[in-house]
Amino acid sequence: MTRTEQKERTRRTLLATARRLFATRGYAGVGLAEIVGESGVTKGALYHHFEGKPDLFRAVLEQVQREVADRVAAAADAEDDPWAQLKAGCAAFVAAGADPDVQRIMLIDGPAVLGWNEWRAIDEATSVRHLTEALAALVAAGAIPAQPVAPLARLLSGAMNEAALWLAQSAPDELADTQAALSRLLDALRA
Amino acid sequence: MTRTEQKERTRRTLLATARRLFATRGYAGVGLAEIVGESGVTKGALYHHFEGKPDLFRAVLEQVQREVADRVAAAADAEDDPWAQLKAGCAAFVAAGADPDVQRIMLIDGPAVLGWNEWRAIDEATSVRHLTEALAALVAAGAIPAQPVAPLARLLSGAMNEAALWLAQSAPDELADTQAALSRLLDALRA
DNA sequence: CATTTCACGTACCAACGGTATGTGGGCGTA
DNA sequence: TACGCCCACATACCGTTGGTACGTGAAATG
Repeated sequence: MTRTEQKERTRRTLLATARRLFATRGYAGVGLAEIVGESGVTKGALYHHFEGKPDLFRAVLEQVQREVADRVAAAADAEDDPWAQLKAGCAAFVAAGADPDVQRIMLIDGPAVLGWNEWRAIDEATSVRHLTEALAALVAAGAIPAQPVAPLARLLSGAMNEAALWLAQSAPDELADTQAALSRLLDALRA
Repeated sequence: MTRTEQKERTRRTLLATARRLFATRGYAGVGLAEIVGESGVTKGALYHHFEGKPDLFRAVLEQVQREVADRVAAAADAEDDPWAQLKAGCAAFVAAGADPDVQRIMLIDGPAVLGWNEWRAIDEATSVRHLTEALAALVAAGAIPAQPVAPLARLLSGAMNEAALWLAQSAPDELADTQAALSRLLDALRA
């Protein structure tokens, strides 16, 4: 095996192990010893690939964020009507939040570990970006009243983050209620 | 000084010091040594009053939550119309979020340190409770369509949490934009 | 084949949260 | 008021943690 192959393989193993452990027991609940142990390497390898524990978490978070953003974009692209794209994207985001990886890493630990500013920057560069674009398209089409879309996108993002966390630990009927409430909230935006 | 007086005084000092340090540098960024040092006591005192670092944080969080809930309730009680009460309470909540103590302790570190479930339980027992009651009153009065208020309250709570965090680090014109967006969102709920 | 490079292992450290135990002064009791 | 108990702390200590300095051996390079 060539050296670059081995390097990439080690890095992916560390990322996968860290993601699994962070998702199940949280950032503070898992130590580097366990991560490197289950990865079959030592701390020397970890600190060769990442600057430290927060940097490792950042790499994991960016991976999760990209996956969520891809699912949102795919759901939106499957629709033609801008309004249908918005609703499909929002539904896809809330559905993606059902994944425990997303819950713990992206919604719970993310802001606390990296700070809200850095977390928001990553968030806006990935999943929230699609939301902002969808809202801008609706404003341009006159489907919703003219208004700054950035603050509205943040409000809706916050609401959907809460919805995802709420849905993960609630009964199925509450799931339907929450989806209905979100749907009503979006419909209420219409001009 | 009597013994019960001294005990209460020590506890309040620890709470105040921990709150100040947690708010400025975050839960993980401050050690117990610094908390007890600036409080003029030792770790023995801290572990006599609290079960550990998470328990100390929980006491601080509950204090912050009570203060926010009181401000929300006061703002709502100053109005007569149920709809005005909702809007005043929401505005008071977002304004309370401008406090860095609230930001870091209640919105950032709270869910990560105590877990989302426990954080949500405290949240619903204090500030969100008023929101739920206000929404229920509006449904009863027919001001907004009949629907389960619990999920709607969580959605709005999430939106306002994001709004508070967003407002803390944005330009003044964005502040107005965000408040306007929140106001529009609430108005859109009307029947 | 000699040399360099580098991906990673090894050994170690300071700081942290937590615990077991000591102690001194308020406080009830005679 | 003298005794003795109780408890609000202080003291000393421990295991674990994230982080670092340095060693090493195999792949890459000429």
